[in-house]
Amino acid sequence: MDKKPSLLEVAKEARVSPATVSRVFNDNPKVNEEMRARVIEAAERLGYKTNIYAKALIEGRTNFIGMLLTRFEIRHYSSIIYGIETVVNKAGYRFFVTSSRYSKEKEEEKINLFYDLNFAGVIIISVGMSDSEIVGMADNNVPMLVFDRKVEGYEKNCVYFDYHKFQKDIVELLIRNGHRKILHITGPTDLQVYDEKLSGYLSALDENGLRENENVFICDNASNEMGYEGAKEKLANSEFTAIACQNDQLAFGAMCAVREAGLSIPEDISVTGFGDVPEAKYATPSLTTVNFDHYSIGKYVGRKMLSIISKKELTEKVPEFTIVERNSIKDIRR
Amino acid sequence: MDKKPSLLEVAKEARVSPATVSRVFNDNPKVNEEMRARVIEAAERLGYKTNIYAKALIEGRTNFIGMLLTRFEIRHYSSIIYGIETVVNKAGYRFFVTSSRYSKEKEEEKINLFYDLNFAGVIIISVGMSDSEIVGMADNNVPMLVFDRKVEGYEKNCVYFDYHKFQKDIVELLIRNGHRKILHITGPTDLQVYDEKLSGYLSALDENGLRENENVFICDNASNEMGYEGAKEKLANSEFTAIACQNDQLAFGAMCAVREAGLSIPEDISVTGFGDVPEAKYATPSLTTVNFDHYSIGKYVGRKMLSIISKKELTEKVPEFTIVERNSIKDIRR
DNA sequence: TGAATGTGAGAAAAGGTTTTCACAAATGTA
DNA sequence: TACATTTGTGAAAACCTTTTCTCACATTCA
Repeated sequence: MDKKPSLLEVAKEARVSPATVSRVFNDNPKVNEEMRARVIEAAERLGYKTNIYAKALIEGRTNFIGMLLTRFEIRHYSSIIYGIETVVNKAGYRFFVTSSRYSKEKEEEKINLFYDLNFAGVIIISVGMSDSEIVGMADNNVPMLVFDRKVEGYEKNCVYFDYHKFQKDIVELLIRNGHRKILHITGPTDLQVYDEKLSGYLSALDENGLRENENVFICDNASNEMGYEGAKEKLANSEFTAIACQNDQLAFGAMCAVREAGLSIPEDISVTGFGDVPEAKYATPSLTTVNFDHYSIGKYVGRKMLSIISKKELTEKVPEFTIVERNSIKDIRR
Repeated sequence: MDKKPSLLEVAKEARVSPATVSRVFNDNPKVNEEMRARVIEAAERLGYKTNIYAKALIEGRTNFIGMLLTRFEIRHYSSIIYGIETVVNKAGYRFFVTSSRYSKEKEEEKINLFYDLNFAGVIIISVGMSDSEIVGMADNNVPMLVFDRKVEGYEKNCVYFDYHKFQKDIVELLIRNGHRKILHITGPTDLQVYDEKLSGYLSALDENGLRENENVFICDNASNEMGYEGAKEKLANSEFTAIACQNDQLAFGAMCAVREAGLSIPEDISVTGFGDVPEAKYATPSLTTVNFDHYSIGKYVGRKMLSIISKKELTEKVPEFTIVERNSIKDIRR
């Protein structure tokens, strides 16, 4: 391929100064119609495209927004990403995604890369760094938004959810259905997300006088496997009529273990999940769980990022969750 | 924050020429130890980091490798991405991911963005562009690798799989288990991936004298929903003892419909999937499906990308799939 | 001793854009 | 007509790095 034409060559072709060409491409109003047309025509003829690096170099900033995930395979991220991308694209930004795979070093490395690249904004999901480390990293030219976590002293730049409330709500739904002995299967509680859900479960017990029935299995990770293992172990060593799982994967694993034990769902054991993955509706029985509209959340995050970049307050609130009642729970009051 | 220090300032601080500083940071051997130490010390003191844009501008290339996906939520992409990233990071490249959401325009737009950014290499998954359009786009300075598709006239830069063979294998497994009437639920057959699997199914029938039993449901998309709809409709209008689905999601949907019809799996109907998503093992019954090692495939794709960039042939073959036999199929010969 | 070779370092150009400043032309005001 | 204002344009500096070209000096070899 031939070398790409530069702005200078376009200027020569159109017999105007480089400054004028630059103005044309930056929608500077101070250039008259005839000139503008001549420049555009010349640029088209040459196949000119502005060199992003030269522009970034001189401007000291870009129109890139970057997002750091933990892992790509986390289902709901994808709709969130789509929501974010939709919003920021409309505002003229380009959107890139990368992942840390839960490594603190990768997190720092990737964020620094975004900084080095003068990104216009960065959205991060961090599980490796402490609150103070995040605040430390944030002290920079690049606006940062922390997703799915409330960072102490950095709340204005965080988008987070009231997991406590929603886990509590769904456990209370079980309680209203007559369940007194409820097993709770939680993800690794050193992560805020899971710890909040656990406290939601405990609040629900407390407020209904069931604290003595507390029964919790803590998993190393929130996977199908661990849900299976947890339920299996608890079935052997304790009694309960319902299992409240902190996500749908755990619930699927648990359901598998319940059946293996010769019990049926929901007749013998009720099960709830959290997240409403697509399979939840098609599981047997279909799973009662907490749904959130990931796409809307994504759009919200996008708007929040833009508001941080433009330093304008965003008054809008985070979208709420809803409980989806399906067939995995049974009312056991007679 | 303060302005970032430039190479020039480091040069001044270390009392050497900018050229020397540049040489130090580019591991040019022609600089003696004493100077090198002085430069490094000065750079550290100032917190210098080389400006990626200035470097990209002058070098006309970058150490970025980009990947274009259709959608992030496609499960197995994530392990593939991880594999690719592992390999290319080790080779000194940075890795970015973006998505097209099946839009042809987005595909072209994103690829062009990678081009504009002088990426060192681009990996694409395309469903929107025709073979010739892909070949057309490829004519450029940026090496391109097409994943999961065989593009006519561009085979050397493609990584693709023999889906025909694997779909055929698993259907033949059903046949060996005595099944004569097998429903095939396929994704949209205008996509190569699904069309190949369909032809695999048909070959299996042909070679076993079962062509007259052909029974195919074509879905608009390969989702849980469509699997459910397809199975439901076919259950009402045709007879079969097994369902071979083109992916696990379709299989889960189909299983749901089978149960709703009052039939059990695998006693009345055997079901197979394709892909082996994590849930496959924990479904009830566990799903017989085709497994591929996504991480290995990712690493292979990474190596392939590097080989294209360095213009060295890669002799290694694509990793193969394996059939995982679980409990969703039954041998119905007596 | 003189030439050839090698080594380390600086000067300066190049890469493509944006932006400030100055200036000229056109328009408006008195 | 003289002056002030507005509008459109170009020249040139700036952004930060890499790389080519020189040059000075030291070493080796005949």
